[in-house]
Amino acid sequence: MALIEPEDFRLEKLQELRRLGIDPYGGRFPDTVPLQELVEGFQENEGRTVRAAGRIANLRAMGKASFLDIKDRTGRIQLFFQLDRIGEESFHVHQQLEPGDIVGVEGELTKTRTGEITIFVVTFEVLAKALLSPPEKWHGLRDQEIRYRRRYVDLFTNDEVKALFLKRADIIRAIREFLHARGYVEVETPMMQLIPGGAAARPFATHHNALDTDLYLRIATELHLKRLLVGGMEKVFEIGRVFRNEGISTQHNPEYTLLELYEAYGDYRTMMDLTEGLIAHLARDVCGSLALPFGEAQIDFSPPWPRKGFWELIEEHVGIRRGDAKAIRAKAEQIGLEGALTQDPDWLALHVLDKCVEDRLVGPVFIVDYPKSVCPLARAKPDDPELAERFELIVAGMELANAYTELNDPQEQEVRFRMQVGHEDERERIDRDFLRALACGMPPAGGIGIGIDRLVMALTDRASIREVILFPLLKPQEEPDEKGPTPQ
RNA sequence: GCCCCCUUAGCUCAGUUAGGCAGAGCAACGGAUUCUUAAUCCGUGAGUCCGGGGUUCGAUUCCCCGAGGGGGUACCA
Repeated sequence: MALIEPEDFRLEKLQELRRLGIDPYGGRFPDTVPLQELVEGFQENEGRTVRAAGRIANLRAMGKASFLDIKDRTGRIQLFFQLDRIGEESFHVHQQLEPGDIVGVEGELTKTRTGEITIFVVTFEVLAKALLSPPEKWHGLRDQEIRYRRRYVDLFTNDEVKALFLKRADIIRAIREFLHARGYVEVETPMMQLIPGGAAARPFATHHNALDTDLYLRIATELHLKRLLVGGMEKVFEIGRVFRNEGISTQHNPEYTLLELYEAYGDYRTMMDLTEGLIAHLARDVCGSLALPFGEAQIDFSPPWPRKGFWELIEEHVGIRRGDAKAIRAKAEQIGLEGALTQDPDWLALHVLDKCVEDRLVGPVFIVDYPKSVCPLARAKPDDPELAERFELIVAGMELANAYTELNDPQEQEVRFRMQVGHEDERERIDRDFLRALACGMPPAGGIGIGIDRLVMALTDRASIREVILFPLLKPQEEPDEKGPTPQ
């Protein structure tokens, strides 16, 4: 049995095309003009013979003539098929076309009586026969599950969805250009690692057969990018996927795109300036305004952004003063934090901030100077050594970025790794080669990680991370077919 | 993990108030129509009412269990 079941009426048209000796899955169709250009450049091209290709979005048959709208990546144009113009045979072929099919046409670019820019088709080819019907033309595809599972349908049906992913691509390209213009070098570091480090998250495990070695998908790029600082690549960045084996929510996808960058001889202030500059540039020049809507709120990305102390915010929102371990424990217990009585108070404070403060902040706001014990990779503040030079950037209640003045003292780093607090399974295994790299001398540096998916959410007013990831992870719905991957 | 909500035709959705032959629009099919554009007009067909079990003379509807999805919560420095 076939894995998909085509619709009968479409199969019949497919068979009719084949009977007529026409391959319903044509090949190369050169010399087409993007549809938007045809429409916008109509003045210069009126009356010319043009070639165009696209998917049939709508079809209005009038008996001996019909109008079809086709869409390509740039726009939409109307086609006019007329019996007298193309002859009976061709007209019969054209009657096998349906919404969803992909056609290439050649004809005269002109206007209809009603003034609509239209290609009066002379010849055409069927480039792909669709065996499944596209969604309904008025409402389109609304069902969120189908939108996520069959993103290809979502994309060709819902123009605003395609526009969003084009904007995501624009944002990422603009990030690269911004960084290249400032002398950063883009690199790629291993996704498969022996020790997943640089963050505290459960990793995905895999196995290399030839080496008979367990490997983990990376949870961050930090430790490798710092090795490159040691190697003399003084301004580096990587935009890549990281993988965290944690829950799924409107703000979490198990694989997500992270920008990490490091700049030698800088610190976390350097990173704040850079972040403000970068994101303000993206808002203004890619998204059109420094003030962007997010749900009911309005986010103003005009720099400079407020910088608020970690303890300052806790005092302001929760009323607990720095160092009041008892009050922190009480609050942690009140909000039901696991380990409220046993965990390190700084670790609890971090979670209290996460629960009680962050989602109230519209931002953008930098939360600065975290307790040192919860930042094992960050350098201590010289004038207040219980705090670390770390900030998080909050926008629309989301953690968008996390940055440090990087710790470059190898002995201190080893101690900090060993003292790391938190749950057992959150603790990093110690990456000895990373310590060895630090021991070779790493320049002082500022570094930052920016969650690209959440950044795109903030810039495009989307409440769910699934809206900005082309293929978000969902539970499998169908049985994998015989040749597909088999679950362990 | 827990809580709430959703699942009816290819698509968008009604509906079964209170259990009694399953509904609309679009799409499809047949017909008319050589300038329409949400084309129009006439006609037709279309369903595992998410799955399984229970109650009942009878369940899409009520009850129980389950699946998928959405939202929330927990977890995720």
